[in-house]
Amino acid sequence: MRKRMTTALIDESLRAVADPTRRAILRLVRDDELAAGAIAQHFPDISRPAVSQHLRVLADAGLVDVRPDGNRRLYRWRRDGLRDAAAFVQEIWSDSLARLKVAAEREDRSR
Amino acid sequence: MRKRMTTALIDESLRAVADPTRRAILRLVRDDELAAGAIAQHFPDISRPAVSQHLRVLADAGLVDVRPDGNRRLYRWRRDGLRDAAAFVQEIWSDSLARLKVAAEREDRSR
DNA sequence: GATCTCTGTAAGATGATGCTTACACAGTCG
DNA sequence: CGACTGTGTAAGCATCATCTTACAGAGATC
Repeated sequence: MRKRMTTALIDESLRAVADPTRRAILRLVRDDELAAGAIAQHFPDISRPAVSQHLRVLADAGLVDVRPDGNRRLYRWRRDGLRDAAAFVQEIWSDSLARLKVAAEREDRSR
Repeated sequence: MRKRMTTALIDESLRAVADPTRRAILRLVRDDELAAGAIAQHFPDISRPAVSQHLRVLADAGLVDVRPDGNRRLYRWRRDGLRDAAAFVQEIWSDSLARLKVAAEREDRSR
């Protein structure tokens, strides 16, 4: 059972994605499962803890999944995370007919 | 001539959209052209200047157009504003084949 | 078990954000 | 012209975001 996404949750995912570093991280873990350290290496300009904090934001927003693996923690993109954000963009961006469709799907999912 | 959207600009539009009040404003001016005051009336919980500031953020991000009309200023949604934000969402969210297509379109537009 | 590796968290500095009230100023109307 | 309307901006304030350095603790390795 999946309720309609609350404003707070869609806020969280949109806010998470509004940061360029976090968008870059999302692209990195889009197809590969990567450890926190491996991700941090892609960002030499910011410290490792900063990246760790970005990862937390992404995880809290439901945009990535985390999996412990021995010493490390592996991150991977979570497909469902962006779904409602994408739905909002479509709701605004699509033409009227498509908007009705999107709205109907949202209703559907909220049942 | 339209160059590829810079990180800063996509940031701006995504940040603008990450606020629930601004998303609500976008929905209001999605189909109707509305004056600032009329928009503010929809938000009794926050002051009129606060709404005015939100409108500025939306306008700066290119998400709405403004048009003076006598005393008032009319706001309307600007279709192009969300396009690159939508492209990002698709780039992440779509499957690999669709992602190639999106990337190709971005390339195309940047010429 | 001692040490090394990988990672998250705490604390704090700094800058951005979102709100409020007070004000300014152009346009409308008597 | 003088008052009223619609709107944006300034100043100030509280909160939040993001970064840093320092630290803690779990797991691997010797």
